[in-house]
Amino acid sequence: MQQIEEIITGSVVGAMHSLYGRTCSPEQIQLQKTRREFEGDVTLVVFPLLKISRKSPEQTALDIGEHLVRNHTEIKHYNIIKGFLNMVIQDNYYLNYLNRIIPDASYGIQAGPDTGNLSPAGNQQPETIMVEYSSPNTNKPLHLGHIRNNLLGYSVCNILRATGKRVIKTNLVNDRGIHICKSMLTWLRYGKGETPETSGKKGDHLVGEYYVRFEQEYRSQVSELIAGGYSQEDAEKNAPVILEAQEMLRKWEAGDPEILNLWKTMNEWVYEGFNETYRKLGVDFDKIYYESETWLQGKKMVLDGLGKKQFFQHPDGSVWVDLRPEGLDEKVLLRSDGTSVYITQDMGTAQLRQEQYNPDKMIYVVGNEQNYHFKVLSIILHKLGFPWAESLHHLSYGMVELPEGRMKSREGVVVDADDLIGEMIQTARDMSRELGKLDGLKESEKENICKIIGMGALKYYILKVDPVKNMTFNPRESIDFDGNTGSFIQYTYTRIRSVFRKAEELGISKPGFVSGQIALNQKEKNLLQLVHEFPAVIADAAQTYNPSLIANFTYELVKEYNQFYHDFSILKEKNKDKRNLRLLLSEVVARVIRNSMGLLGIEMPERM
RNA sequence: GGUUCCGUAGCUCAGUUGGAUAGAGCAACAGCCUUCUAAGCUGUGGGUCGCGCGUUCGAAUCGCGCCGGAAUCACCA
Repeated sequence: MQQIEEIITGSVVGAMHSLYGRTCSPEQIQLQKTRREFEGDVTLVVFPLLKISRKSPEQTALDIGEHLVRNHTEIKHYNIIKGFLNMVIQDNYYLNYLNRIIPDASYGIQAGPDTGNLSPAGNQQPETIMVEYSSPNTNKPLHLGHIRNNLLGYSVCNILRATGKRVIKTNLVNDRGIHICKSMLTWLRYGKGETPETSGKKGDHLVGEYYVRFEQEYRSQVSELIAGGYSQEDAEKNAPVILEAQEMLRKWEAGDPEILNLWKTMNEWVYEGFNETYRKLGVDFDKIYYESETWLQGKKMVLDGLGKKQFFQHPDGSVWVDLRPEGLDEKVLLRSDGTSVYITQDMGTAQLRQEQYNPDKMIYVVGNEQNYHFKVLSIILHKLGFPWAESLHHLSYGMVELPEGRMKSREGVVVDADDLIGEMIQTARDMSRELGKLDGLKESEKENICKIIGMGALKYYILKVDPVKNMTFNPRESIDFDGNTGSFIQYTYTRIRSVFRKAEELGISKPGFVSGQIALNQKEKNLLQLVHEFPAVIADAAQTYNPSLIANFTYELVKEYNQFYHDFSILKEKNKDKRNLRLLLSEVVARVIRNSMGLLGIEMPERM
């Protein structure tokens, strides 16, 4: 079924031909929502068509308006203001639309194929998209920046699947490298055998403490060396602890059993901690890659490339790629001691994924600080001649900053993910107690609702912002529960649910359809138009990988609904057709709220 | 210094395939609960859309040049 905008677009193309004998493409037809201050629902901007009509804006609009009204009963009438043709759509069109979507509980959401089925993509539809997100290092706990990453990644996956794509959610755990060795080193030196069990600390936090401790010690050694006459650079290269960490990495890569054992143990602690945080955030993955399992593949690719003279070697043995022809610099791929760097394993992981799943697109949800890295990765894979190098897309998002500037995990200046989640839920509890609306519910129910509200506020706060933009988070000002917030949206939903509970008490049953002969008031019409727009919003969000479009659309919808709710009674409406309309309209609005927020990973409580 | 991204109300953000008089929320102030949940609704004040030039019938939106901020250009990840 075509939506009215598509019908009008097609018809205007036809009109241009029959009126002026010239063809034009659908792309030249500019339709927009009529601004609130003018009468109408859909507006055609005629200026771009003047070249074809060779008439005045008013005359062109008149010609087209007449043509449209003659050919489409959906268009009631029109008016012309300057070069704008404002069309009023029949209420009947929206009522029919409402009747059509009532049976569709998952309105707007297409059922994408099961992601659990991890077979390689075949040649037939649907398109398979692999999305990497989260990608933590195992040397420290997750912070607010990771929260943004996880929420974005998870939401983008939902949105893509809602447009019928086959989506594979993947995580690349950075479980190896010099940073892990840093934590291991300090734990060996100062840990006295401390474990999550003996200390009562969450595993990722425990390991993180030793990482911070390493950095402290490293900095103090660097300062000492500088005081002893070293240059900054030499001091940083020669501080004893960093040399030890490097030695440990060499042992790790050589397969030293003692080092490997410690490494496994400490990583396990971290994974348990991460899994708890993931569970609280409500995110999950279909396939987890570990760098420790992909780096050798990457190393092999580098050596192959070296053999084929795509890369070259310095006298000290390090391997490089020359990206000067691409306007970049030379880039190291293997260190002089033979150990691999960050990009090495990303090459290996990319190839493994192609072999295993053959996705049509590979999306990396990674912060904008790595823009250069992904540019380099694409070019290298290109140089190596992989046709799928084209399918890589870096979904780059902005940093979360504190009022003082960016977070520094090396110095422990971070907003910890677990802490923040805990605070959000606590604030929800405080507020609920204050408002007293949950009195009479069981403790477990109250707790569940507060979790939904606290997490909803956090998720909405993060996801409503355009991903490309940096955002500031002020820990001293708690995240709002009023205004443009997740709570406002949840609140609107619970109001609707409450109406239906009340309806049941009053013995008012939910109708299956609405009469097509009702005159809509302005609020009802606005709401139906927004509901009508929902599928297009999802398509847009999927195309641009942008969950904030969903968030902002839903805000607009609930704002409109609250005005409607305030201005009109639903259950006390005497006219039965009108009452039915309002009931069904409310039902569909609740559904859109639930489905759209579901795309953001935000749950809806039944009451709050 | 090179490259990339960002700059809209006091604050946080919408609006950008070029369209009509640039919108919300927070904060401030003034109203609305014997009514389907006031986590709501209504109103008031608040703007050289960083600056300049250009393209255009029309620019917050496109181009160029500045200014301000961020990221990156590591044998870190």
